[in-house]
Amino acid sequence: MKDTATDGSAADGTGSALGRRPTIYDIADRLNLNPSTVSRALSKPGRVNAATVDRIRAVAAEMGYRVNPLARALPTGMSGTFGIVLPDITNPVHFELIRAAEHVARANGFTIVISESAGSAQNEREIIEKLQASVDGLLVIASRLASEELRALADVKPIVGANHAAPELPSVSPDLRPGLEQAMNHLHQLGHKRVAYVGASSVQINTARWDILAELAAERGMSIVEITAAAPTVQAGADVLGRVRASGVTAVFAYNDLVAHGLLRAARAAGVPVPSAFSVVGFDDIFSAELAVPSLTTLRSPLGEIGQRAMDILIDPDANRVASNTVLPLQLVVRESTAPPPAG
Amino acid sequence: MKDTATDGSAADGTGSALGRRPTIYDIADRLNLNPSTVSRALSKPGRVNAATVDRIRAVAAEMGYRVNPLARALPTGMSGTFGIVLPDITNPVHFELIRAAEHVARANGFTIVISESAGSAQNEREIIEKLQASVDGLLVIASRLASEELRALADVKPIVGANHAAPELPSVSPDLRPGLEQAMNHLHQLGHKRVAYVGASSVQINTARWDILAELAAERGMSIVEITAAAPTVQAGADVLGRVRASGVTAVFAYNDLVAHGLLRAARAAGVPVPSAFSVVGFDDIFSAELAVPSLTTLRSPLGEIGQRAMDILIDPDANRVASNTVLPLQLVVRESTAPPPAG
DNA sequence: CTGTTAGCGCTTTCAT
DNA sequence: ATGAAAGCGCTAACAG
Repeated sequence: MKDTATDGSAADGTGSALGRRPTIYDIADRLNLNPSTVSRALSKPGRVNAATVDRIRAVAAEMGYRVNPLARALPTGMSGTFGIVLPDITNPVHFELIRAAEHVARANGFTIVISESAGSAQNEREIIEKLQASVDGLLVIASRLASEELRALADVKPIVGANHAAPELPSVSPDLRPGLEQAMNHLHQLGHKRVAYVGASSVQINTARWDILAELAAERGMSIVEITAAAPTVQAGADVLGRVRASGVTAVFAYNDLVAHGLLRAARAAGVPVPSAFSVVGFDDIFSAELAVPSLTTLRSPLGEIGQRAMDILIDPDANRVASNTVLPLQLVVRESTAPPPAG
Repeated sequence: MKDTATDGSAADGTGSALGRRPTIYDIADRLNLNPSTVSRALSKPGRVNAATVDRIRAVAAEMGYRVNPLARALPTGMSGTFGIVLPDITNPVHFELIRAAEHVARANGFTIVISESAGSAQNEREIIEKLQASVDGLLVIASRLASEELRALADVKPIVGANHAAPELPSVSPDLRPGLEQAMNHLHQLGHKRVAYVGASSVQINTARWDILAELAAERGMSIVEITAAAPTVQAGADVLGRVRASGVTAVFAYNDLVAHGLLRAARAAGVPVPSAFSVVGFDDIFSAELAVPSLTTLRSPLGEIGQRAMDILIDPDANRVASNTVLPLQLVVRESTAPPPAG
């Protein structure tokens, strides 16, 4: 039972058209080399005769060879893929972040897989566990999981948190306090005394914002109330206008620009003038913030840089070793949605 | 030291805590079974004694076993993953589409990997070729590649086109002509005679729109000119205001809502009133279309349904066999950015 | 520098 | 219904 070749190159000729993706065996056969030589030549040249490498490369190109990442991942345990887990892929807040992360990843030869948790902790857990088998690490955005749980999961494959502080693991997030301080000062200087925070859920990032805002308000002798929107969406923001008006506040911090947009839209529909009736400060500075009327005063978040830095950490094992919690500055962008409180 | 434990019960005993993900071998060992039996029990029960299946399931759960998708993919050639390739992940136009596709995929137990081509045909080609090794099929959105080339690539793994017609392969896209006809009629009825189309590049979808618009205009005795924006972005739309004004048209079709937004913003900045100076019709109805002032009249694209149907085709080999080019209706949403032309 | 030999974790004939 | 053995495509010692 001597049949040369693993499966016999096609018929006669050079064995060009095999009806499947060529493998390193096909290249090896063609050159009368051992597959392992081909493997080395292709992945770590330098450990192979230069001339041989050239011949192998040539044939590989000619046959249209492409390494099978799955097959490579099995023995090495490295897939060349990173996962991004986030609550909602349609939230514009994450676009810049994802794209920046994706860029860095691709520039380093990695692929990105994205999965949406729909904002459920249970989903998030399952996604992470499933993904861990096929990725080299995970970027978790705005996690719903407790920091300790993430840490435990990170024993399997590295995890870095993005856009939310995760004390127990490496993370990159905005520096909340100074940013919120700018915003609070802005409102204070305009003369506001009674403000509201329209939060969006009870996730870590939300309570962190509230805690800081409450402190800052107290320091300035301002009152602050929390009003909870059902979700971090335009609609949920619009739905909460009634409660904002009822509270009698003259300014509101919105959980993010989407919520702020909702508020603006509802106010406009109701004939309530912003900012003369009340001021609105958003969060993130998504692309549509300056499109709104009035355009949105908002805390710009360095989303792109967050994504980039987070991916850097994931890629570089050294940086990764340090459980560093990088924080990046927020910047207050003053536009039209804030003004002095109504005279009354 | 008997702590029941949820995951891999610690301590000694049954040899639970191996320092790695458990494999089917570990389960088999524990039960004195053959790995192949475990494999069958887990993937295709029914071919295994029900009681045995239960025992295996129990132990698997107890050990925290999760199948390794990579290892499974190697012998089967099926990875349980679909790829989505698109020009720009930050373009809101694609959010709904991606999310819907992602939903369908996950509901069927598949994972999605997303890769950005940055709008370059070369990148797109490379990404597709690379991805094909590790996915079961590809969803290509707004491709820059010629339809024939895509067809050739589809020999390796199924490809379906989304949001752009691809005559040579299955695709799901909006039904351009009736949609544009609604929009053109709207403008015609308002009294417009001279319109412009602000296109964004020379991709298939752009020229398709132009061709139809040109026809429709001619049929109605209207004049139409094409003005090309540098990219399908807000900025590029803003940059083109001068040329729109110079052309003397009273209404413009924008390539998409982003471009329309740019036009609106630039007009506002320049003190040119819309819609009294000229009307604007967008395309897609992205979430910010109704946030703008004036809110945008636009052709709503059934993005979610496109994503869903496209993924359905990818998942179902039967539907896939038919090289069906599904088209879905567009819907004109009339808002504030269109009005009768200026009296002059 | 290159060939040999295992083996990654799982599926899949082929036996039994 | 279960076991035995081979193999997916690639890498990784370990020889030579």
